[in-house]
Amino acid sequence: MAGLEERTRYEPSEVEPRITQRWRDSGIDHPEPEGTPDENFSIAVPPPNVTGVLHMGHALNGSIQDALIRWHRMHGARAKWILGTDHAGIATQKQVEKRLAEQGRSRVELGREQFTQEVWKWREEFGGQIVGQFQRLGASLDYEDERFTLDEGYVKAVLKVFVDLYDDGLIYRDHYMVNWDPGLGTAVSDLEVEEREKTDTLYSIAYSDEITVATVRPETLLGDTAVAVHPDDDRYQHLIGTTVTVPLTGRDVPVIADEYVKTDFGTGALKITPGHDPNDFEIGRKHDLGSISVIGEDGRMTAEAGDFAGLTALDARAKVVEALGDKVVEQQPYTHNVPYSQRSGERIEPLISLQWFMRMDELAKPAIEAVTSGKIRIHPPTQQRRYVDWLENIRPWCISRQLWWGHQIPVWYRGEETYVGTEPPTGDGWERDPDVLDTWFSSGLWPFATLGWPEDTAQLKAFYPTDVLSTARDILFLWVARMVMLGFRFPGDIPFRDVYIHSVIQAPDGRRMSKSLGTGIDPLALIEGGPRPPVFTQGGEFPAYGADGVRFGLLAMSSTQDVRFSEEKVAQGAQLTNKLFNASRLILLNAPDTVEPAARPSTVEDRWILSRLQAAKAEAAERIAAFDFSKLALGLYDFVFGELCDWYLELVKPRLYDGDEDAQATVLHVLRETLALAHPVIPFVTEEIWELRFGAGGGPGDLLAAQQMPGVDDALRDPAAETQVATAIEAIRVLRNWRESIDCKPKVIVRATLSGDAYGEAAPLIARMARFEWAGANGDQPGAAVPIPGGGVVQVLPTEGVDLGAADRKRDAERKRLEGEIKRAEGKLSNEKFVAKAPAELVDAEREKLDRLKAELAAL
RNA sequence: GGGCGGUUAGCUCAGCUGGUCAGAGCGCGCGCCUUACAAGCGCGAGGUCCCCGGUUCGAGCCCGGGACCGCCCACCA
Repeated sequence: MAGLEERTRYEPSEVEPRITQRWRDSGIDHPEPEGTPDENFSIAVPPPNVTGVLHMGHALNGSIQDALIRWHRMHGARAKWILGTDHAGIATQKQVEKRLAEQGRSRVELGREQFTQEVWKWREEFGGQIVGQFQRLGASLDYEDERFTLDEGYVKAVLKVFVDLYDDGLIYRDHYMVNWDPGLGTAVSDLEVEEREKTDTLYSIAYSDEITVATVRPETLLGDTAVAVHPDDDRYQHLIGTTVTVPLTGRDVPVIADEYVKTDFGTGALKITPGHDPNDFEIGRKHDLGSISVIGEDGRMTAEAGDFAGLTALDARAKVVEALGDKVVEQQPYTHNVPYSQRSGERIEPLISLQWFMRMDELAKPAIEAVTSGKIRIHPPTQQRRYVDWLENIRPWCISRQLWWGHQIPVWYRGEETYVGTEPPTGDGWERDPDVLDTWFSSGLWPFATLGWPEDTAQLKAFYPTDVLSTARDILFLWVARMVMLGFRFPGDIPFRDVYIHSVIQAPDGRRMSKSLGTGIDPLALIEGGPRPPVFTQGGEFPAYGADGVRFGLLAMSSTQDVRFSEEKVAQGAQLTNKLFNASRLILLNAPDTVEPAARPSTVEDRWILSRLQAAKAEAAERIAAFDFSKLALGLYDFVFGELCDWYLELVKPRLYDGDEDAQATVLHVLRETLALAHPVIPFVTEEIWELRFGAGGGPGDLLAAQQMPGVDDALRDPAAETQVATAIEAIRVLRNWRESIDCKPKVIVRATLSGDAYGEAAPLIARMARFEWAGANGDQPGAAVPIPGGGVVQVLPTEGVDLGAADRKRDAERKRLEGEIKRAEGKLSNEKFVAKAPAELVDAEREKLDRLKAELAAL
């Protein structure tokens, strides 16, 4: 590594791997399971799919959670960020099946046992990649304690939950209408179904002279078991209770009355197919109709479909329409919403199937109460309503999946006997239920199963309930709500206190980031550099922004709603790291090792920066508490750039060079606290700088990550200094502006006198920063007068390089501006209503402003 | 069909309980190699705060209506 003198630029790709190693070696991310959950701090990471790779959502959520973990660790808590991955039943099985297909093999050919072995092998090979990627991001997860939703202990937890809920009557098996995914050959839950708008043909089919029905799925008429009309519909009342013959089948079915039927849609007569339509299923149950399944789980027509057996549903539709001939009295295009599987993209086939279900109403009650009572807080609160609404209308959850990869259901059958238990039954002839549980069933146990539940472990005692659960909106129901329900039911109590719902980051063009659309952006390409994907209008390569830059950028982008990805914010983060590094070089290269960091203010700028530092610390704490990560990051940027570097370091520089120990100690103190403050957001660069000066011993306890976050010291707040320096800064801006306006070269030191009593100690600072020189008038005639904030006036004396003619013109323009403002203020004050009704202090402020403007005008 | 959110500078976004709230970063223009940083520094130009009404002494901010964009929930064949 080059000496600090030579390192004029911060190089994240050189620094970050080195720092990562130090953190790993230190064991700092692995807290001992001691103390109580109240004094400890824990977060269970949303488990990424075991074969997944880090995407933008992980990177954002990782940055958020890591900021929280580091923040609380630096406040003395044992901070545990629970790590693990999800077996992700469908997704993983699909991946492995795809690879097998490429090799010309198939799941069925291998058989269940061998196939699951293949998946485990796949996991060995490609799994856990994402864990390394989290590390690259700087995530301070507990890497020594990694869990997997299919590891031994976890399986125990899952089976126990299943058996207990079965014993309590909440889990049951039933023939019920499910969302069948013909592509994957499994049932999926309601939450895995999405509606897509489609234009189909609406067929009107005459069942008799008097009854014509409308349907987009004529093939299902083969399974009709009734025709329904509205009870009050005059057109059909005489037919209620009679029968009608379903075309092509010769089957007579009853004409029933049900309020569900809309009289104003189509003909007002509805064919009822309980086997293949969720509504019809309900009506069928209500009227005791019985059902006929004409479409099978393979998406083909069953034997019940007679001549049409074996055809796909779509082919059957054409054939049925053809066979109906002139019974099809009308065809028209019809746009409606059709269910599709989110998992496979196939059109969902609603059908009746024997599946395992979980009754949710009883579990939902405490989960609703927890949120409405504020025991669990959802941020932003707008999401609370969604959560409650969903739980209040919750329906049974289909938990069985016809897959091989996952937790196999702990139920065995032998003839008419059923055995349910965490251990296999004894005796011969038992056959285990082949289905596995929905992945979200096991994920629902995440915050406590990862801590060793159902054993009464030290981990559980120390870290459950966890503190924060941070995730995106899309799994609020799928995952968060279920964790709450199961958390109450099993370990008892809430699983986490705060739920933070973060933004979804969209592609720069506003589309969803997705691999298939080609709109995804790889966080690692941003960290380490790499080609810009085509969603960017600008081509070329990303510079290596570094993990800190990416973390900062993502936090700065985040909000309570979805946001577009902004490379500029990441660049801003990288700029901040470079700025902080270089500011540190200035300080460290000029403050000898013998000087101890300490707040030893001896000038107004010292008092000012110390006061501003207290404000920065207080604001950061508020923003962490409010989950306002964008302001946390941007506030840090403003402090480091806008106050520390742009002003304080420039102001203090000469004293630093002169060996002023008070200045050196104070600057070191400010740097040290700034590093700590920034660490949760940009951990690498801060740790690196820390090591250069403050991490003396090099031991684990000497890491910045292990330090105590400095608190706010109210004794160092100094409103007077803040006002004085703020005024000076404004004055400097005005003077610089004035110089520009008269085209005065930067090198020229302008001779002038300064009048006004607001500047005090700051007067020489104004001179230096604005490149002026306060002189006695010595009989010289001032050539220009520049009023400056704070009520003072700068009288410019003849100086070589200062064009006083230009200054005159500038003065005239300024006079005009002031006259305009005075007019406006006078107008406002002559408005009787304003004077009468506006708060007195506002009116006074306006008067003061007017006086000030007049004084400025007079001074010109 | 319900519900929620958005519309502010060329771009991405801040703007708290109505009164310096018209802002930031990037981009753009001009000027500076000022001994921490040229991936830097200084200065500047850019906006009918979506539209129309209303409340108010005063409205990006509140109310009513409208337009456009996005998301969530939902069993009208």
